[in-house]
Amino acid sequence: MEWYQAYAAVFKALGDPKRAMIVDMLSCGELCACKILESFHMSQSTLSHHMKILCECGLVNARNEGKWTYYSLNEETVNKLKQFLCTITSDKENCICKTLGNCCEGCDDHE
Amino acid sequence: MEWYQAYAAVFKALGDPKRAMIVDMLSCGELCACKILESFHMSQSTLSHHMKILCECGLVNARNEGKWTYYSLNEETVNKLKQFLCTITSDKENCICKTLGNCCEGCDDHE
DNA sequence: ACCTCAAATCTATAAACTTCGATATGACTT
DNA sequence: AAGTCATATCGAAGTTTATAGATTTGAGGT
Repeated sequence: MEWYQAYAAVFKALGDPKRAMIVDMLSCGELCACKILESFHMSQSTLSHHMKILCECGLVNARNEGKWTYYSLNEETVNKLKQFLCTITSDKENCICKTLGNCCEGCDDHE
Repeated sequence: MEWYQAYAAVFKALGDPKRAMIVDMLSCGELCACKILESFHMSQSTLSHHMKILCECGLVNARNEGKWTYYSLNEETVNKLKQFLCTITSDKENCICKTLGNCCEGCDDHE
Protein backbone atom coordinates (compact mmCIF):
# COMPACT_ATOMS: atom_id res chain seq x y z
CA MET A 1 0.00 0.00 0.00
CA GLU A 2 2.86 2.42 0.67
CA TRP A 3 3.80 2.25 -3.00
CA TYR A 4 0.33 3.18 -4.12
CA GLN A 5 0.34 5.97 -1.57
CA ALA A 6 3.69 7.34 -2.65
CA TYR A 7 3.01 7.27 -6.38
CA ALA A 8 -0.56 8.46 -5.93
CA ALA A 9 0.97 11.60 -4.40
CA VAL A 10 2.96 12.13 -7.61
CA PHE A 11 -0.12 11.55 -9.76
CA LYS A 12 -2.06 13.93 -7.57
CA ALA A 13 0.62 16.55 -8.11
CA LEU A 14 0.24 16.08 -11.87
CA GLY A 15 -3.53 16.18 -11.46
CA ASP A 16 -3.58 19.95 -11.65
CA PRO A 17 -3.27 21.36 -15.18
CA LYS A 18 -1.02 24.20 -14.08
CA ARG A 19 1.32 21.87 -12.27
CA ALA A 20 1.41 19.57 -15.30
CA MET A 21 2.36 22.61 -17.35
CA ILE A 22 5.09 23.54 -14.91
CA VAL A 23 6.50 20.03 -15.22
CA ASP A 24 6.40 20.40 -18.99
CA MET A 25 8.31 23.66 -18.72
CA LEU A 26 10.96 22.07 -16.55
CA SER A 27 11.39 19.17 -18.96
CA CYS A 28 13.82 21.20 -21.05
CA GLY A 29 15.94 22.21 -18.10
CA GLU A 30 16.20 24.12 -14.88
CA LEU A 31 14.14 27.28 -14.44
CA CYS A 32 14.01 30.04 -11.88
CA ALA A 33 10.76 30.50 -9.96
CA CYS A 34 10.43 34.02 -11.32
CA LYS A 35 10.69 32.72 -14.90
CA ILE A 36 7.87 30.26 -14.26
CA LEU A 37 5.79 32.93 -12.57
CA GLU A 38 6.01 35.13 -15.69
CA SER A 39 4.17 32.46 -17.65
CA PHE A 40 1.12 32.22 -15.45
CA HIS A 41 -1.68 34.39 -14.23
CA MET A 42 -1.06 33.35 -10.68
CA SER A 43 0.09 35.05 -7.52
CA GLN A 44 3.60 34.47 -6.24
CA SER A 45 2.33 32.72 -3.13
CA THR A 46 0.19 30.39 -5.22
CA LEU A 47 3.14 29.41 -7.39
CA SER A 48 5.24 28.82 -4.31
CA HIS A 49 2.54 26.52 -2.99
CA HIS A 50 2.40 24.54 -6.24
CA MET A 51 6.18 24.20 -6.31
CA LYS A 52 6.11 22.89 -2.77
CA ILE A 53 3.66 20.17 -3.78
CA LEU A 54 5.79 19.23 -6.78
CA CYS A 55 8.89 19.08 -4.60
CA GLU A 56 7.33 17.21 -1.70
CA CYS A 57 6.21 14.33 -3.89
CA GLY A 58 9.74 14.12 -5.30
CA LEU A 59 8.94 15.11 -8.87
CA VAL A 60 10.88 18.36 -8.75
CA ASN A 61 14.18 19.42 -7.22
CA ALA A 62 14.81 22.85 -5.77
CA ARG A 63 18.20 24.53 -5.66
CA ASN A 64 18.90 27.85 -4.00
CA GLU A 65 21.38 30.27 -5.49
CA GLY A 66 21.52 33.62 -3.79
CA LYS A 67 18.01 34.94 -3.59
CA TRP A 68 16.81 32.78 -6.43
CA THR A 69 15.40 29.30 -6.40
CA TYR A 70 15.95 27.08 -9.40
CA TYR A 71 13.67 24.15 -10.08
CA SER A 72 14.33 21.08 -12.17
CA LEU A 73 12.74 17.71 -12.81
CA ASN A 74 13.85 14.78 -10.70
CA GLU A 75 14.61 12.30 -13.45
CA GLU A 76 14.74 9.37 -11.07
CA THR A 77 11.20 10.01 -9.87
CA VAL A 78 10.03 10.52 -13.44
CA ASN A 79 11.46 7.16 -14.47
CA LYS A 80 10.07 5.36 -11.47
CA LEU A 81 6.68 6.93 -12.09
CA LYS A 82 6.66 5.73 -15.70
CA GLN A 83 7.57 2.28 -14.45
CA PHE A 84 4.81 2.36 -11.85
CA LEU A 85 2.27 3.46 -14.44
CA CYS A 86 3.32 0.58 -16.65
CA THR A 87 3.12 -1.85 -13.77
CA ILE A 88 -0.38 -0.98 -12.64
CA THR A 89 -1.72 -0.96 -16.19
CA SER A 90 -0.29 -4.23 -17.44
CA ASP A 91 -0.97 -7.85 -16.68
CA LYS A 92 1.64 -9.55 -14.48
CA GLU A 93 2.38 -12.60 -12.37
CA ASN A 94 1.93 -11.19 -8.90
CA CYS A 95 -0.81 -8.68 -9.58
CA ILE A 96 -3.05 -7.88 -6.65
CA CYS A 97 -5.98 -9.00 -8.74
CA LYS A 98 -4.59 -12.56 -8.58
CA THR A 99 -5.12 -12.66 -4.84
CA LEU A 100 -8.62 -11.26 -5.01
CA GLY A 101 -10.77 -13.09 -2.54
CA ASN A 102 -7.88 -14.60 -0.56
CA CYS A 103 -6.96 -11.16 0.47
CA CYS A 104 -8.63 -8.60 2.67
CA GLU A 105 -10.46 -11.13 4.78
CA GLY A 106 -8.76 -9.95 7.89
CA CYS A 107 -5.58 -9.00 6.09
CA ASP A 108 -4.40 -5.50 5.39
CA ASP A 109 -1.82 -6.10 2.71
CA HIS A 110 -3.05 -3.22 0.67
CA GLU A 111 -4.53 -0.92 3.28
CA MET B 1 -4.40 23.89 -22.41
CA GLU B 2 -7.23 21.46 -23.13
CA TRP B 3 -4.69 18.65 -23.33
CA TYR B 4 -3.28 19.47 -19.95
CA GLN B 5 -6.82 19.68 -18.59
CA ALA B 6 -7.88 16.35 -20.06
CA TYR B 7 -4.82 14.41 -18.96
CA ALA B 8 -4.70 16.16 -15.60
CA ALA B 9 -8.14 14.66 -15.00
CA VAL B 10 -6.68 11.20 -15.60
CA PHE B 11 -3.75 11.90 -13.30
CA LYS B 12 -6.14 13.21 -10.70
CA ALA B 13 -8.11 9.98 -10.94
CA LEU B 14 -4.89 8.05 -10.30
CA GLY B 15 -4.05 10.45 -7.50
CA ASP B 16 -6.04 8.44 -5.01
CA PRO B 17 -4.31 5.29 -3.72
CA LYS B 18 -7.51 3.27 -3.77
CA ARG B 19 -8.29 4.23 -7.35
CA ALA B 20 -4.71 3.41 -8.36
CA MET B 21 -5.24 0.01 -6.76
CA ILE B 22 -8.49 -0.49 -8.62
CA VAL B 23 -6.69 0.27 -11.89
CA ASP B 24 -4.03 -2.26 -10.92
CA MET B 25 -6.74 -4.86 -10.32
CA LEU B 26 -8.30 -4.19 -13.69
CA SER B 27 -4.96 -4.52 -15.46
CA CYS B 28 -5.35 -8.29 -15.61
CA GLY B 29 -8.83 -8.15 -17.07
CA GLU B 30 -12.43 -7.22 -16.57
CA LEU B 31 -13.92 -7.34 -13.09
CA CYS B 32 -17.40 -7.01 -11.67
CA ALA B 33 -18.06 -4.13 -9.28
CA CYS B 34 -18.98 -6.58 -6.56
CA LYS B 35 -15.62 -8.36 -6.95
CA ILE B 36 -13.78 -5.08 -6.55
CA LEU B 37 -15.89 -4.14 -3.56
CA GLU B 38 -14.92 -7.36 -1.80
CA SER B 39 -11.31 -6.24 -1.79
CA PHE B 40 -11.82 -2.94 -0.03
CA HIS B 41 -13.09 -1.65 3.25
CA MET B 42 -15.36 0.77 1.52
CA SER B 43 -19.09 1.28 1.19
CA GLN B 44 -20.86 0.40 -2.04
CA SER B 45 -21.73 4.03 -2.69
CA THR B 46 -18.12 5.09 -2.23
CA LEU B 47 -16.89 2.49 -4.69
CA SER B 48 -19.52 3.57 -7.17
CA HIS B 49 -18.29 7.13 -6.81
CA HIS B 50 -14.68 6.11 -7.46
CA MET B 51 -15.68 4.05 -10.49
CA LYS B 52 -17.54 7.03 -11.87
CA ILE B 53 -14.42 9.17 -11.61
CA LEU B 54 -12.32 6.48 -13.30
CA CYS B 55 -14.88 6.16 -16.10
CA GLU B 56 -15.46 9.87 -16.62
CA CYS B 57 -11.79 10.57 -17.26
CA GLY B 58 -11.75 7.73 -19.79
CA LEU B 59 -9.40 5.41 -17.94
CA VAL B 60 -11.98 2.71 -17.33
CA ASN B 61 -14.81 1.24 -19.39
CA ALA B 62 -18.08 0.06 -17.91
CA ARG B 63 -20.22 -2.68 -19.39
CA ASN B 64 -23.62 -3.72 -18.09
CA GLU B 65 -24.68 -7.33 -18.14
CA GLY B 66 -27.92 -8.07 -16.38
CA LYS B 67 -27.78 -6.53 -12.97
CA TRP B 68 -23.99 -6.55 -12.93
CA THR B 69 -21.53 -3.94 -14.13
CA TYR B 70 -18.16 -5.06 -15.43
CA TYR B 71 -15.23 -2.69 -15.49
CA SER B 72 -12.09 -2.86 -17.59
CA LEU B 73 -9.16 -0.63 -18.45
CA ASN B 74 -9.41 1.55 -21.52
CA GLU B 75 -6.15 0.62 -23.21
CA GLU B 76 -6.27 3.55 -25.59
CA THR B 77 -6.42 6.04 -22.72
CA VAL B 78 -3.66 4.17 -20.92
CA ASN B 79 -1.41 4.40 -23.95
CA LYS B 80 -2.16 8.04 -24.58
CA LEU B 81 -1.52 8.79 -20.93
CA LYS B 82 1.89 7.11 -21.08
CA GLN B 83 2.66 9.13 -24.17
CA PHE B 84 1.55 12.35 -22.51
CA LEU B 85 3.67 11.61 -19.46
CA CYS B 86 6.67 11.03 -21.71
CA THR B 87 5.97 14.23 -23.60
CA ILE B 88 5.76 16.53 -20.62
CA THR B 89 8.83 15.04 -18.99
CA SER B 90 11.21 15.04 -21.94
CA ASP B 91 12.95 17.75 -23.88
CA LYS B 92 11.45 18.54 -27.28
CA GLU B 93 11.41 21.01 -30.14
CA ASN B 94 8.14 22.78 -29.50
CA CYS B 95 8.08 22.64 -25.73
CA ILE B 96 6.12 25.42 -24.05
CA CYS B 97 9.28 26.34 -22.19
CA LYS B 98 10.79 27.44 -25.53
CA THR B 99 8.23 30.20 -25.85
CA LEU B 100 8.67 31.40 -22.30
CA GLY B 101 8.68 35.17 -22.26
CA ASN B 102 7.12 35.58 -25.71
CA CYS B 103 4.01 34.01 -24.38
CA CYS B 104 1.50 35.10 -21.81
CA GLU B 105 2.01 38.78 -22.33
CA GLY B 106 -1.57 39.25 -23.39
CA CYS B 107 -1.84 35.79 -24.85
CA ASP B 108 -3.71 32.90 -23.39
CA ASP B 109 -2.26 30.00 -25.33
CA HIS B 110 -2.02 27.89 -22.28
CA GLU B 111 -4.83 29.14 -20.17
C1' DA C 1 -47.26 -8.58 -9.49
C1' DC C 2 -43.89 -9.02 -5.85
C1' DC C 3 -39.37 -9.74 -4.00
C1' DT C 4 -34.39 -9.63 -4.21
C1' DC C 5 -30.07 -8.15 -5.54
C1' DA C 6 -26.45 -5.02 -7.91
C1' DA C 7 -25.44 -0.60 -8.81
C1' DA C 8 -26.32 4.39 -9.21
C1' DT C 9 -27.90 8.57 -7.25
C1' DC C 10 -29.12 11.80 -3.49
C1' DT C 11 -27.92 14.16 0.82
C1' DA C 12 -25.04 15.51 4.31
C1' DT C 13 -20.59 16.17 6.61
C1' DA C 14 -15.86 16.49 7.43
C1' DA C 15 -11.43 16.93 5.39
C1' DA C 16 -8.47 18.59 1.84
C1' DC C 17 -7.31 21.80 -1.84
C1' DT C 18 -6.78 26.34 -4.40
C1' DT C 19 -6.07 30.86 -4.23
C1' DC C 20 -4.62 35.29 -2.62
C1' DG C 21 -3.16 39.19 0.36
C1' DA C 22 -0.24 40.08 4.13
C1' DT C 23 3.75 39.13 6.53
C1' DA C 24 8.30 36.95 7.36
C1' DT C 25 12.84 35.38 5.88
C1' DG C 26 17.15 35.71 3.85
C1' DA C 27 20.41 37.46 0.36
C1' DC C 28 22.45 40.97 -2.17
C1' DT C 29 23.15 46.38 -2.72
C1' DT C 30 24.29 50.82 -1.45
C1' DA D 1 22.40 49.03 8.87
C1' DA D 2 18.81 50.22 5.77
C1' DG D 3 16.58 49.13 1.56
C1' DT D 4 15.25 46.06 -2.09
C1' DC D 5 14.20 41.89 -4.28
C1' DA D 6 12.95 36.73 -4.59
C1' DT D 7 10.67 33.28 -2.04
C1' DA D 8 8.43 31.08 1.65
C1' DT D 9 4.97 30.96 5.15
C1' DC D 10 0.64 32.32 7.42
C1' DG D 11 -4.28 33.02 7.64
C1' DA D 12 -8.65 33.22 5.58
C1' DA D 13 -12.35 32.37 2.04
C1' DG D 14 -14.33 29.62 -1.32
C1' DT D 15 -14.38 25.23 -3.74
C1' DT D 16 -13.84 20.46 -4.30
C1' DT D 17 -13.40 15.78 -2.63
C1' DA D 18 -14.07 11.46 0.09
C1' DT D 19 -17.14 9.01 2.54
C1' DA D 20 -21.29 6.72 4.12
C1' DG D 21 -26.32 6.07 4.96
C1' DA D 22 -30.70 6.27 2.67
C1' DT D 23 -33.20 6.00 -1.43
C1' DT D 24 -33.95 4.91 -6.29
C1' DT D 25 -33.45 2.30 -10.47
C1' DG D 26 -33.44 -1.68 -13.21
C1' DA D 27 -32.85 -6.63 -14.08
C1' DG D 28 -33.96 -11.33 -12.63
C1' DG D 29 -36.31 -14.76 -10.11
C1' DT D 30 -40.63 -16.75 -7.81
